[in-house]
Amino acid sequence: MPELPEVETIKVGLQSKIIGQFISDIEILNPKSFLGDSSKVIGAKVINIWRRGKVLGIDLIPKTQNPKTLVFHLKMSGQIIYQPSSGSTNRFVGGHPTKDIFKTLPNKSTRVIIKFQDQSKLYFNDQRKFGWIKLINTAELETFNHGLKIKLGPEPLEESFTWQALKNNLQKRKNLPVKVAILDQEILAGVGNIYASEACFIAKINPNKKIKDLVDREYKLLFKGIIKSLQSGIRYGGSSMTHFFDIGGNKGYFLKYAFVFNRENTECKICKTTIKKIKLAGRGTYYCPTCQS
DNA sequence: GTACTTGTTGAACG
DNA sequence: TCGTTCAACAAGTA
Repeated sequence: MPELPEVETIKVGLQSKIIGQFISDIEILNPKSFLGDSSKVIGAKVINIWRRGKVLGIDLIPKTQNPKTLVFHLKMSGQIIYQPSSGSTNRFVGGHPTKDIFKTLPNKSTRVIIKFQDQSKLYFNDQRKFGWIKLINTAELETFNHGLKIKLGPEPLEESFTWQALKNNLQKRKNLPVKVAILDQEILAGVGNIYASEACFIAKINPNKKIKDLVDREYKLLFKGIIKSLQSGIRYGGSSMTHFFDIGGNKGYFLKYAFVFNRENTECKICKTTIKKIKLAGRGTYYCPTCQS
């Protein structure tokens, strides 16, 4: 489930690899995965790569068209693999962890292949076909809310984001449980189901506690919990995506480092209490009944 | 075979 | 209209 830290890692990884490159072809294996006319950016030069929330953008300068941007959303099973030109085996893999990332590409999950003039390729894999790539005019990015229907909230890792800003935005969702509220991309951008549970744990706040019952001390703790969980996600996924896997290419890093996510009926890493799982707004939510009382 | 999982959208409530 | 819940999407796992 690629969230902010995974997309950030992809951004950083791709920056050193494809900026300055020219697109030679785009092969679309699943039409629903690519929205827009890909022929408009054949020959275009990659000039910038950015992230906003869970959205990844690749800015392009085409030969004859206005500046364009490829906007990616990986949803829950999207994966990006950069395959350097022949001779090199150094693959860069980001996003949803699967077992087959070191095998032959394209594979059965490959939806789009972006090819560059130096023969290297960028594979967009997406097991469940929820993700997409949208081609839009760079000038229209803000109007189209980066390809989403809603206007994204603030970036949690930017310096301008403060605990007061978090509090102000959360006040719009007074009756919602904390964990559900921080999942809302209009409140803040980039937190998904994994980091929402983790942030509540680090903040020592029960995920089911209502926003209206929070006091300033808890807003500050929640703020720190969000930042810390996201930063540790970036740290463990940071240098190379191979860190997402064990030797057999199996487990995602979050299973290893998470305090509570997916750890139902196991011991809390802090106090040994059994981790509980509940459902909030239809989503699995994990917490420690002792640490987060 | 059935239930469950994920992020986001849009329908359907009171 | 607003706030909130729920189904839908797809495909794999338990």
